[in-house]
Amino acid sequence: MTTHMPLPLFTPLSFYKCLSDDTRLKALLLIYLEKELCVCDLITALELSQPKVSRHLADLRRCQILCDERRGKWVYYSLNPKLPHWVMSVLETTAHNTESYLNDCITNLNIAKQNECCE
Amino acid sequence: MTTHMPLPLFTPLSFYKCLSDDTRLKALLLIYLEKELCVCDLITALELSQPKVSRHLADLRRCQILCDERRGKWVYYSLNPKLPHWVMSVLETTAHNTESYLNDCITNLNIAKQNECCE
DNA sequence: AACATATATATGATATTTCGCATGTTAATC
DNA sequence: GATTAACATGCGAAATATCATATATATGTT
Repeated sequence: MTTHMPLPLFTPLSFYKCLSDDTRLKALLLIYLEKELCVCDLITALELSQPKVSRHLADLRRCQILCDERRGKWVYYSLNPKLPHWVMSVLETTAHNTESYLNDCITNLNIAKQNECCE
Repeated sequence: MTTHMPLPLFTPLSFYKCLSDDTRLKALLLIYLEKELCVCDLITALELSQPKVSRHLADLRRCQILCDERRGKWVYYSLNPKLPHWVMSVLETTAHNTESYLNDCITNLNIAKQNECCE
């Protein structure tokens, strides 16, 4: 997936390649459910190292699925609002039907949000 | 993707790994649109070698997305009727919104069906 | 300006996928 | 029962993806 091409066009194939890794799939679904998340929340939710999370988020950014926005020390990731409708539909369907797959990381995310990370 | 495991559980991740290859994605969408296709039709539609098509179909079979059925000399592939609804929904959404991605292989498929291949 | 925190990226090692080619299997036909 | 057609699979090589570790950058704080 980590193809460092200059012009990463969005295609059905590039979209599904993004979903073909555990870290990316979970991060993307969590961001879909939460509207936006900062990197530190994702690190806690996914129980993974910072560089690993960061690299996969960069992949999702490169193929134009996610947007990033820095606010102070934190970088927030959210869905690219220009995504085709069918892509949003696929994400919605998936997010709402994979509860057991997302269970643990949602639990971790809620704990993370109590123990203030950002701010 | 070609993990030769004995018990290939169906998970969101394994599903999306199946869609992360050009050959598998196109084959799967064509089978969705046509209900069933034999291997020789897919070889023509995708303009690929027989072993390549066959191996990717085997992957899709192993992760329980496709079923195969031999009828005479030909083997027909179709969607596993036991697939979760959300998976069918994702396939439907994708198949109906990726026309330009599927354009060429649908053209090839129609030509193939005229020049009788099976039967 | 020095420092701490949050995040990104470069690099080389490792693991996983994909591929082409050769060969195996199954079923129909002669 | 030999042959052919359709399909499947084994295997090593090549391409890709992933990872951990180290380092770089950006922001806010003192």
